[in-house]
Amino acid sequence: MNVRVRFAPSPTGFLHIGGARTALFNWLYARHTGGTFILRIEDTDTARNTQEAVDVILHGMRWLGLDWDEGPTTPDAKGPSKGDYGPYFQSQRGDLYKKRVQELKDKGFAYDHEGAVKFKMRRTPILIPDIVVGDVERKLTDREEADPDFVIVRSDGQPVFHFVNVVDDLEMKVTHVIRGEDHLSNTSKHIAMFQAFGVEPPKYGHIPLILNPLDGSKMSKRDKGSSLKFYMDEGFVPEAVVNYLCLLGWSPKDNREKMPLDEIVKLFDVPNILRHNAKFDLDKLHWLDGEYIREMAPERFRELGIEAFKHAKFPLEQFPAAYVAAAVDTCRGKVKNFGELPAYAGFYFNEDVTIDPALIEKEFTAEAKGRLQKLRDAFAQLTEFTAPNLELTLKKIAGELGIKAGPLVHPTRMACTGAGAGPSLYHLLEVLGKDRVLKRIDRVLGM
RNA sequence: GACCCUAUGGUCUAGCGGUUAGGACAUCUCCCUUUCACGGAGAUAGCCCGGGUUCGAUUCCCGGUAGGGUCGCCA
Repeated sequence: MNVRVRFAPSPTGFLHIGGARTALFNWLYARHTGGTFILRIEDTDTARNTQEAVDVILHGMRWLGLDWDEGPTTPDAKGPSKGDYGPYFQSQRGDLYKKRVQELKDKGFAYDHEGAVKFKMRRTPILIPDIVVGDVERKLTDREEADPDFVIVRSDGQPVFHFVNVVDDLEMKVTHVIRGEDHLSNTSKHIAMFQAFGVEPPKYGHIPLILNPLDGSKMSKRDKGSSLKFYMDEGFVPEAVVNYLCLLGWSPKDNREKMPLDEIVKLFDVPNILRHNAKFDLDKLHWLDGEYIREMAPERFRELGIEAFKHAKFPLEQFPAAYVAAAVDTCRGKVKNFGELPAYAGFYFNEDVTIDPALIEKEFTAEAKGRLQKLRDAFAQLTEFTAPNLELTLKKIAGELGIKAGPLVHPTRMACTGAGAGPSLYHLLEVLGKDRVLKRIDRVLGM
């Protein structure tokens, strides 16, 4: 059987991190089985659906690297798409739904009620053969017991989610529905409708939810990090986010954490998806992100680093390209996340280094200033302002003063960067260049 | 209220009847080092509770408890 799976988000203007993981698991399963991955836009709520909102989804998917075999190619609902089962926007499938509603009515499974159309739901328990959770027997709740039927077409003529979702899965020949566990209870409705249509339902697999780490409830729009945009803006590497998401609810079972996607595609399968919810651990993502950044090709690091500074509104265009590149290069292997970069190395592009007054008191005592003056004069003598020369000079001065390098290194770093930590001092000095370095040292000496 | 899912350190997980309960993140200590980061060595910390089944339960069954989800003319 050729596997056909889909991701069917609603364009609300943001892509939920849990939705991204659902998309990822569907994509993994499609790639693992050599099947087809469909992207379908569930834009039945016309009021809040815009092209921008659709674009957020398409961007997010592309950023994650989740390519779809069928679905829209532009955010325009009436625009082009790929695949033989379109349109892939529900807003364009109205006629189809009308036909299907009529079919249910003809078969006696649907009826008009106060201007709406309701589905005649089975009153007996429904077996959901879930490929992740196992067999689930869903009984009616007390409220459903009172009125088991549910609306499939609103009184304004718009069909509702449960109905269009089923019709589309049916029409698009979806074989496996992998979705969040929040849908498990509703699956009985969907199965009942498939049965009403006289069609075998797809196989369902309900994956655990991603919980917010604070109170352990379902990640909601308000929670920090619930939107994929957060990770895009904060400068996370997409491969790291994808890798982390894979580890939330799935495991290679051999203690590996960081692993290439193609390896995951090979190992991933629905039966070994975990069944319990997981809290999102931003610290671990940070760590993974750092791993990816550290092993990144130098050119890519430079490119993403420059992007991060630009994102933070640093006027990079005012500096020579070679200077910018050299500055970013000194940060390789130092940060776990590109979002940290502007704070970490902003001193390269900020001529007025701000130093905490309390630290000035502490670091720049009269004694320290005397030493720094000596070092400054030695630096001024240098004709080749290079890292090795700078190191040699600093150590020489330290020797003459009868002290270790540390007491000289710290004030120098503080004077030039305003921070107690940062890139390698000697390399950072070389990049800043003699003029800047002397100017910055002079500045604190005059304080 | 009803229905459904779940339960290994703070977090993500390995385990599938007999293990000194393994790994990772985080935390702490030490080493390396121009700072930080990396790397290396170590430490703290876990099988929700109660019954069964069994020679033996973290593992299987039942009950409880706890957490999560669902019962919309939202998706």
